[in-house]
Amino acid sequence: MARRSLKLAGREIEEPEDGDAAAVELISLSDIVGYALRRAQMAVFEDFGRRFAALNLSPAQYSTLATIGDNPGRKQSEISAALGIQRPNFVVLMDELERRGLAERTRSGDDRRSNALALTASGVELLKRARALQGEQEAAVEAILGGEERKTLVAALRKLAREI
Amino acid sequence: MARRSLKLAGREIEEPEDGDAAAVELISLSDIVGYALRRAQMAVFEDFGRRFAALNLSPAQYSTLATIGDNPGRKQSEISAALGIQRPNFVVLMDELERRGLAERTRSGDDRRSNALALTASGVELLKRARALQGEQEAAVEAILGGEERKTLVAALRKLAREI
DNA sequence: TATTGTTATACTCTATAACTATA
DNA sequence: TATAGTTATAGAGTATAACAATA
Repeated sequence: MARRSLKLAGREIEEPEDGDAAAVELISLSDIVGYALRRAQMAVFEDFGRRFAALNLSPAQYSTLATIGDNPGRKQSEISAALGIQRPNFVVLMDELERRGLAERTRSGDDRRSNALALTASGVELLKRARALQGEQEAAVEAILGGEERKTLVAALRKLAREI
Repeated sequence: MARRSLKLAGREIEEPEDGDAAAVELISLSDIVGYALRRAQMAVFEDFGRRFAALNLSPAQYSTLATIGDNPGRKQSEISAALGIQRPNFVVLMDELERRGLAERTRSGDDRRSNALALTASGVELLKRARALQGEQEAAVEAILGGEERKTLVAALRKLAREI
């Protein structure tokens, strides 16, 4: 089939042939860090969702459990700030972790405005299983990129987040 | 000030000292690709928002204009699929670009179910300015990472998005 | 006055079901 | 019967203002 001329928005262009359906070119976007970041993050988070479906943990919930585990007794506002989560949003996140018996808030004796956070025994146990799943994802990434480039990637991403 | 012991969730832990506020450790997350991706994407998109505030373009709007510009006359569903945007969401995105006179939908003569997309003259002009701004962001990234590592980063991200 | 946690709310992104017109 | 575009809607994720308790 011959290409047909088509007038769009006042300019003549070539109408793509039938069967070109899969060939839309992202040439302007293919070398842009921001766009590559978005697509990679979508893909990795979808993979995370599949792996963590059985534990019913979102990325935000997992990173919260892990950070409380690493820093027990810290104030709620310190944990949320370290994770870059707004305080009001972190409240509902903690509500859910507490409702599920994975983490606890304790009114601090030091400063009775603040909550000290900690994992419950059940939270510690779930976190252990979650870390194993996370390790599997990291291994999958390493199988794709290789160990050296995985390290380089993480370092570049951290530097970018810090300095841009 | 001496550390005080504190009982949380049934376990004795050391209460962090005053002044440790900035020292919450993300040790469990610091080597995880998914977490590094999220933080980097947030930072890069915030930077994008500042740079593109004057043009009033979101990342999705910019990538749509650029892709239509690269592939004029393509079907709406082909463009949305290439960008990984759901068709229903792409409809409202196009509604807005059309309302602002940047892009146009034309009922295809070939298959009257489909819309052929194209930029307007105004859209071409805005895209040119947007590409310049995008180039500035890419230069900023390159200033942080270096040209070689920027290339490596994009390649790794694309490979990850494709293969995970 | 300032800070911690909270509530309420809104706005953006993303996802799904169902309709219409065309094929 | 299937596809392209559309509508409506629901669910995350994220952001801001304002309040109560405490410092």
